[in-house]
Amino acid sequence: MKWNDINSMQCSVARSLSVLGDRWTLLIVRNAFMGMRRFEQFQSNLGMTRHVLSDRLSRLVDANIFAKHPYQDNPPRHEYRLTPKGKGLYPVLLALTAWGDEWLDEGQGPPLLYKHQLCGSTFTPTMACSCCAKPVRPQDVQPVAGPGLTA
Amino acid sequence: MKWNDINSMQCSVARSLSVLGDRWTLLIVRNAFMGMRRFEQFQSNLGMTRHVLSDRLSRLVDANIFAKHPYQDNPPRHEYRLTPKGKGLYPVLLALTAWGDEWLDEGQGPPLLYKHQLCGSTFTPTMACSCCAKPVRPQDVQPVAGPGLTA
DNA sequence: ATGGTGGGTTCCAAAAAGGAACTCGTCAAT
DNA sequence: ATTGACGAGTTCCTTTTTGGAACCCACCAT
Repeated sequence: MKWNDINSMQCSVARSLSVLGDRWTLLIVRNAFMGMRRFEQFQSNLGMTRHVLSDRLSRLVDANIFAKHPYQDNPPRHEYRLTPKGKGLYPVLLALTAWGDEWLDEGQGPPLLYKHQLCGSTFTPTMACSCCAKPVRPQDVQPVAGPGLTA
Repeated sequence: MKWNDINSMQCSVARSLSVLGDRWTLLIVRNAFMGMRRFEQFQSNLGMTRHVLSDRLSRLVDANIFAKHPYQDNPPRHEYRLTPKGKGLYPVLLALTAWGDEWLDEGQGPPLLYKHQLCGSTFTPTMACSCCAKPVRPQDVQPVAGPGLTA
């Protein structure tokens, strides 16, 4: 199987990874959540080659995760802003952050803490059930066929 | 910057992606959550080359996400099981699933629904604050320096 | 005219992925 | 005794993707 065939799998994880599953894409999105919008900012902060950055940004625009907003006409210049679909990736980044904080801190503790301004405390993001609000554990989840399942 | 330098960044997202951020790794982990344990199962289900699978599995063992459990001595055979660190990736997969279900269903609805056996309803996993249990939105989160920050 | 800025593109070398075949013990069937 | 299958890889070779550096182009300020 080639990578380009992954998005045809009947699995939302596979489909999501067909868009996000390369080395740089989610880092670009993370930087966008931190307020970055322009090519040069991404490039100098991430240190990736201009070549690959250019490719990833156009894929993200094609995927409707970023939208290009012109801010100047001559020469034409624009910035990349997250769309609602892009903003929907926030939980993915929170989950990655929480896992890295817990398992990859090398005994130093997390590099950043996160304060929830609604309640004032530093928090750990937790996956909760949208119905009963309890944390979701693997053993409590039972998959059932959904409307998009054809095979 | 080369990819191998990413894990030295002071950012848990970058560190997590230095382990997980390639095309196949999270798909392998997803299959492990669905009960797969053996080389041939992963290979035939994912259709990836044996070569790359072999490489990814050994990286995942090195990263302590999988552990090898022998199930036979002659010839030596073993299976790959998620460690607690690996099981800690469940929220990441839930977040990717939820995003794919919402944004990549191509009008068909999600391929699978998930039933939470504690409350009996099909649910959407939601990132909640560990303190006040409200959903976490980007605009409510304020990062503050943590113990692992040195620069 | 010189240098800087912003957002790229081009070229080439190095690394990674894809594909198919091959290995190595062991068991089971012919 | 030979053949074939199983399971977990490894080897070899080709194609694709990255990394790195240089170059381009329209404008602006000195």
